[in-house]
Amino acid sequence: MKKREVQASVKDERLVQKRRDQMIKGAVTLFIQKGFHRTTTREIAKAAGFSIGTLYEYIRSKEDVLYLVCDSIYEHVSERMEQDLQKKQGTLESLKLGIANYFRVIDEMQDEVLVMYQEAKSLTKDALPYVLNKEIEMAAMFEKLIRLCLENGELDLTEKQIKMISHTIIVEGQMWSFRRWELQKLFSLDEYIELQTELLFKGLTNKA
Amino acid sequence: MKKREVQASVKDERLVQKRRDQMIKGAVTLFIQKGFHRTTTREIAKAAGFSIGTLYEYIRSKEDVLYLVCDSIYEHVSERMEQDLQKKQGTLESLKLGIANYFRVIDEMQDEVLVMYQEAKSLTKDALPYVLNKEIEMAAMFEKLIRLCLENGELDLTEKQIKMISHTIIVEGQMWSFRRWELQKLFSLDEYIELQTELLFKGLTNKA
Amino acid sequence: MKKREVQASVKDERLVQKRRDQMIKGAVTLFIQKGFHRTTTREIAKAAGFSIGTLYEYIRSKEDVLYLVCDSIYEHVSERMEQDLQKKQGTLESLKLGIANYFRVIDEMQDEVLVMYQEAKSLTKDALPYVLNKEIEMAAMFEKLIRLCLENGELDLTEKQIKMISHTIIVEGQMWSFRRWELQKLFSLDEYIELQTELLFKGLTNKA
Amino acid sequence: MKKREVQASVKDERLVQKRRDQMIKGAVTLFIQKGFHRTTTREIAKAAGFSIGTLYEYIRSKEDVLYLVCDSIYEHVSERMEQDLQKKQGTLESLKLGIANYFRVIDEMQDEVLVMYQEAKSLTKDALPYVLNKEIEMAAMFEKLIRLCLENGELDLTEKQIKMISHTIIVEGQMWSFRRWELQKLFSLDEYIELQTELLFKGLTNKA
DNA sequence: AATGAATGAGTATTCATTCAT
DNA sequence: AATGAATGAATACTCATTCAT
Repeated sequence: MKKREVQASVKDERLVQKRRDQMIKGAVTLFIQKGFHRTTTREIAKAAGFSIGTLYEYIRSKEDVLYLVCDSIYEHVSERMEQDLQKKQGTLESLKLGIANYFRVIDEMQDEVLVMYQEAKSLTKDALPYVLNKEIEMAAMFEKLIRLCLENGELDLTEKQIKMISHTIIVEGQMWSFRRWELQKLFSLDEYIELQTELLFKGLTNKA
Repeated sequence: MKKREVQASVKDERLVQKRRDQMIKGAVTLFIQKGFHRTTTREIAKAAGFSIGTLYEYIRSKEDVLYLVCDSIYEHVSERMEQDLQKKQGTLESLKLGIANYFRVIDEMQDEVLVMYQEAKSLTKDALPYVLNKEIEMAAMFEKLIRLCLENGELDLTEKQIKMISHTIIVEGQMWSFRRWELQKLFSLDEYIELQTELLFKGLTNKA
Repeated sequence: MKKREVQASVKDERLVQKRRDQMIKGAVTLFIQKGFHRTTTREIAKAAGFSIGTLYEYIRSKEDVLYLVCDSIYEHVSERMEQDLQKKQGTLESLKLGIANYFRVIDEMQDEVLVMYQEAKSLTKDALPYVLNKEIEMAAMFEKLIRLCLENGELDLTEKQIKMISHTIIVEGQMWSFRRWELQKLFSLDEYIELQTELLFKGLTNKA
Repeated sequence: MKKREVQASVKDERLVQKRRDQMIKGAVTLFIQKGFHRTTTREIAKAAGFSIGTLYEYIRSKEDVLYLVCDSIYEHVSERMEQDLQKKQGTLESLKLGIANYFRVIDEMQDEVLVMYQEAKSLTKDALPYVLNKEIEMAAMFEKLIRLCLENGELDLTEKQIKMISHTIIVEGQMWSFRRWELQKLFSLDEYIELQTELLFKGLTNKA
């Protein structure tokens, strides 16, 4: 799926990228603090370090900022994940490592993940599919890892089970961010990784 | 934790309850359609069947409506769950049933769950704890079920594992709602229940 | 052609009429001073004697004010004219009187006529036809007077001549307003009426 | 009355003239389409074929563009008229020809005339007199023609009548443009010229 | 002489909330 | 207890103008 283009009045592509990076950085902080709706475009401009007029040289509407923010977060997360998933070996150990790495990425970007999580619904009908697609792509990364284990005979799963598990892993990572108010009181990140991995691999009833 | 009181100008408690029920019913529909921020108080009043002036006889601010809505949704969900959890027997079978029932409740109220999920962050600092507490209470229900199994020797888990699992169950229910755009394309509700339960109980590697 | 409805949020028709009258009165003054585009909605509200919020209870957009103003001006002008044209006798004398009266109405409302003249183009494509139609109706009033003279044998004109003349009379009235910067330096109103009437009836070459 | 100077930063007079011609050409088209207020300086620059920065090298403010446009339109109209009025013979026939020619010029430039008509009021207090003066000059052309007829004894008119008639002729030309929505449905240009000339010369009551 | 990125004052419109009736 | 007219702070977005390159 091709990226959704956000129109800019300024021609210089380099500059557009630079300004948008400033904008995204400022906006994430604000969205974390007060949410998308309660953040004003003037605040975004100020946080980005330029004037309201300049802001609108690089976007068409406030909602574009949200899209840019969401897109950038996925970009970072999946970039980080892809690095880790390079060494695809099709062993259970490497799958566990993939999960642990994903959970650690989420932990590092928990503010950003939370924003995306809570504000994605404010995207226009227009932009939503692009963002949902990113979610699917991320689940697909784990699908790949799991399939490699199948090929190696390390796991035995149906198609549906594969889908189910990869989505579940994705959500178990995200919940570390969106239920942080409780989970991070109960567990350290390492504990959380340990416990979730164990549960996932052995299940409730296979503790022996 | 005691319920947060929402102040009303009107004294007649019966009437207050009646009007608020109308209000909540109208508001949920609107919040589902357009989200909290994009719904106006006028629309809420109209959907509730009375005037904007009357609306403010029963609440202090727009945010009160959101609180009332969230509170009511939790009320319904936990009410429904408690019914099912009456017959606490401490068997694995009854735990599975509890999970299945919880997933079914979520399915029935998926719109409402989604609203709560996406809008809870718009609650004031003031109201948020009451809502988060509800989440904890819900996890606690599963904690209880699990502990009964421990007592009966049907399960062998640490304290941390118990917490972990109950939170995970809660989230796996919610994800049926907030990832519906993909999950409900892939699975029927029964399949989803079946697959999640199997995964939870046996784990990935215990398929024999 | 039915009047174009301007939507109001307020139900009480009496009140709507009253507030709109205030609004129109204030707006005309402002439009005369600075034109439609340079007048702000806040200024209109202030001139009308209420708040910006209240203004928008009675209109949907700034352009509605312009439409209301134009409509009201035509209303007044044609009302005044119709009174005078009641005594249709089909004599040249009564036609002259009709013209004189029309010119006098324009003179009394010259500010308003000027506004309509200069700002009508700012009406939306939506509203324009209603306003142009008013112009046609006004020309039609003179057409009627002229036709009465034909019936009485006081005049002998083709269809096209009738159309031509009635439009010309309308414009000769309006020009008293929109060329006032020169005409009202050169002539008194009475002179203007006298001269235009003479020119119209006798022509250039029939001065004997 | 001396022309109002529009300041340019660029010194080369040739270039100034060239750039302004581009600018005027682009602006007229835009003003016709959307009016002065709804046209942005960026659009004008683009239509002229250069950048917004360059635009401001040749004018001081947006309103300068309007002045330049109005000035240029008058320039063209009066240039065209003067050509025709060279052969001043002081006969009724030549007066009729002058009128016909004027009407034809208006017809050819009806878009431009309309713009001037509707937007002149947006000129600053500063520029308005220069434009109104142009109107007076144009009336003066007909005054001259009429006076020649007086001198030849072809007409017998008072000073006031002369003024009156020349203004009326000017307006009757303009109305072909600003009432085109109705007049050009009713008449061809030739018919319009024929009918207006006849009316002007013979009057209503001298049809025999 | 030409460019176009940056600026920020300005503006239409919305909407939560109040309060007189 | 109910109404709905009135309020005005708040806000997204525009656009004429400037100025460094």
